[in-house]
Amino acid sequence: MANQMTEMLKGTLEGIVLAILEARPAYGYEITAQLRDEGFADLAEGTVYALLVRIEQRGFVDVEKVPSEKGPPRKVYSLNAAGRAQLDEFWATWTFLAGRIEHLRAAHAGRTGTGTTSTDSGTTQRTTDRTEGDD
Amino acid sequence: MANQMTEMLKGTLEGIVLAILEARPAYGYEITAQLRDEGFADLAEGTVYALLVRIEQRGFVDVEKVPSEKGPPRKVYSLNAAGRAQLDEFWATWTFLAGRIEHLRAAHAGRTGTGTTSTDSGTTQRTTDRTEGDD
DNA sequence: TACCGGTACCTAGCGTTACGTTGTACCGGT
DNA sequence: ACCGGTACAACGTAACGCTAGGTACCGGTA
Repeated sequence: MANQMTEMLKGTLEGIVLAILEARPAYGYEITAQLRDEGFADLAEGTVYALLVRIEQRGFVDVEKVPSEKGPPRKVYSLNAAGRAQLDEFWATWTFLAGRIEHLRAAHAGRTGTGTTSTDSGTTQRTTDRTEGDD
Repeated sequence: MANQMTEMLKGTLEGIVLAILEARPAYGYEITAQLRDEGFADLAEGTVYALLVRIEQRGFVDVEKVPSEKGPPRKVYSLNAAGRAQLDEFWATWTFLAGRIEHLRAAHAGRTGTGTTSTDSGTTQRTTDRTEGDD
């Protein structure tokens, strides 16, 4: 299910996790669980751990080992300055992309008449008419 | 530039192109140019062609060869029923993901005090308190 | 004529990413 | 002694976008 989701998560999941860590430090298992009951039901555990290793190696997070009552010690990740910068970049990219896509959706809504007649104003008309020529 | 964008486009670019094709049939070069001056400045031509081959093979589009005055004949792609279904799925997935992410942004805004105090209402509190235990 | 740039398409190999699976290690309850 | 939940790690796979090429046709300029 949701192969679509799988591909869409690429590039966004990192930002999502960074945003979660910005709110408060957390460890892998915790993050996985949180994502799961926030709707990402079929998110694999291994995916989150791999991602955490990645952002750790890039220096976006600080790590602290905290002994746990049950199981091995927890690796608690907290966002540092570099991570916050990365998160800002993520938001910038996201904002741009979401803007473009919502723009397309507005055009779609206009065509099908879903009722969502807002969000956009007049950016729709593009001056370039690349269909010139024909015959 | 924008490696962030590169990764974020994975999974979304297909939907973007499908949405463009829903508006009206188009050919590769045209789509690339359109995306370029809509903000995706450093989008590679090869990326679009590869994507078009993919969606053609999956049967989301119908293809028609149209002779061009300059250069080789254009392959004009138009969205068919299967493509429209795929596009619907894309919107569903996108809506969900965008919802989750905007939710995170709202939390971020609240923390930094950007002034964007809306969008969200009460979905923020999560019942699960997975930080139990500690010591 | 010879060259260059714009149009239009296609391909091969690469790096990144999320997934599935498996394995390790620790603990409490039955 | 065993099982299940907690917590982390490593392996290989598939999908995607990018880089970096290539082919082909056309008009303008030197």
